Amino acid sequence: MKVRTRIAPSPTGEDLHIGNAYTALINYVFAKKNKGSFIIRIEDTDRSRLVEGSENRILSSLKWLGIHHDEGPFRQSERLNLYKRHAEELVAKGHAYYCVCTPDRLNEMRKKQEVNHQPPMYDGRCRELKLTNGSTIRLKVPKSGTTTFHDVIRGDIQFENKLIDDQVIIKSDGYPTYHLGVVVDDHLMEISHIIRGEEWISSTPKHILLYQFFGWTLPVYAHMPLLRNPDKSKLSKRKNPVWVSWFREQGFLPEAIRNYLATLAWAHPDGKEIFSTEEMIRVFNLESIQTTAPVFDTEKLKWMNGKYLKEEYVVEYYKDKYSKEKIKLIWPLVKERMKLLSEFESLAGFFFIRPPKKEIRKEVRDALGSCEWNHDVMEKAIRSVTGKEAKDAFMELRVAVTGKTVGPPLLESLEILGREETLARL
RNA sequence: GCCCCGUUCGUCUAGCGGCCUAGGACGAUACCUUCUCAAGGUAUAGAUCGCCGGUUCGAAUCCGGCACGGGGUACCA
Repeated sequence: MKVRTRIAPSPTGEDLHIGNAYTALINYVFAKKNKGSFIIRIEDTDRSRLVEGSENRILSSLKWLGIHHDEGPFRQSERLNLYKRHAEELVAKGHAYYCVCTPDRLNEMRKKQEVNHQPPMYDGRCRELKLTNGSTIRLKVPKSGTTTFHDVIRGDIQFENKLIDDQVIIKSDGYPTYHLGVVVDDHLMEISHIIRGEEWISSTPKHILLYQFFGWTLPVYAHMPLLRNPDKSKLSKRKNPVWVSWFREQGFLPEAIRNYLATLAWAHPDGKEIFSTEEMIRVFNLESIQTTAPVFDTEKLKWMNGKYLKEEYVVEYYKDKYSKEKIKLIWPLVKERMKLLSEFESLAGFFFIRPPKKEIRKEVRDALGSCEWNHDVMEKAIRSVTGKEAKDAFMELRVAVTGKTVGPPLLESLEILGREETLARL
């Protein structure tokens, strides 16, 4: 069997959610590991929540992340008649039915159920009516028995049918709901492995039922743990940065993000922390994914990002602001302590901030100008100007020059940039 | 409420019945190095493996119950 995986984002947010990037990575890696294909499908069936430009941003973020698809993007909104036809087939087979209940009636029904402490479920008013038309189509879920499925990373999971609602599968606007959409598309696109977030576990029995009603063979299921906020709730934009574009703007690198994501709920068999996606593909296996939902730790991502920073990235990031030559000169001074691309300027502040005290600068320059450069001379010069011991003098000079308490060492800059260049900057 | 999933240092994790007086990483702290800040090096603190029972000669590892956390319960995905 050919391995085919997919990611199916909804264009209902600003951008690609980091949690989606996470499942995308796993789907991608698993497909590559098995010489299969990774497909992208846009699930744009909720017309009311559609966000303008979202799809494009999701696609470009995925591309930026280096998670490339082999097929797609397919759009569900372009395949409407497919879902309709399949839903009607289900009605004909007696596994689905038309429903004419209005949203108002449904709301009232639920309110009543709540006061009576009953589970909020469709009461089945249209279930046995055998209508030949209606505003929606509902799945006719068996009233007894159980539906079981096997999850590669969690084992067997069982649900009682009587607790599964008669889910709407075609909405009144003619669009399918998620449940019909995924099943029809995953089957037609021959998706072999469905790797998605654990938020879908409880709707999986509905999907299993659908596969059975259609007479299709089941895909393999694997439900990934959800990424969490530090307070352990599901990772959300309210409490954390979640859009991939944010990470990009902050100066995080795609390979660092992929590496970090890889270490969540999965560990390199050799215990490595830093490894490439290519290497991950080599040693990955789905079964070893952890079931516990990890907290997303931006601090650790930052540390990892520092490991991946390279000169050419900085040049590229600041190409509209500073010349390549200038960045190449400064890079050696800041590379050790830099973790994010966006930190470059503040760390190299010495070179970008105009010194506040002109008198001191001039005096130091005069003193320095008369002799050869070296450590001792530097100290002496500073001492002669400030009248302080070397350590304090350096400190003072640094503060005088930069106006702040951070910055690269002055001497280093002299050695690297040379006297003329440094004097020019002073 | 009901259903489902989960529970090893603050965080990410290793661990698949004896090698565990539980290992690594991030973060924290201290010291060394040092021209500042970092980086690097070396240490230190931090987990009675959620709790209670059971199986076993032996349990973080297997089983049951409970507690706690999370997810779901829509004509949202």
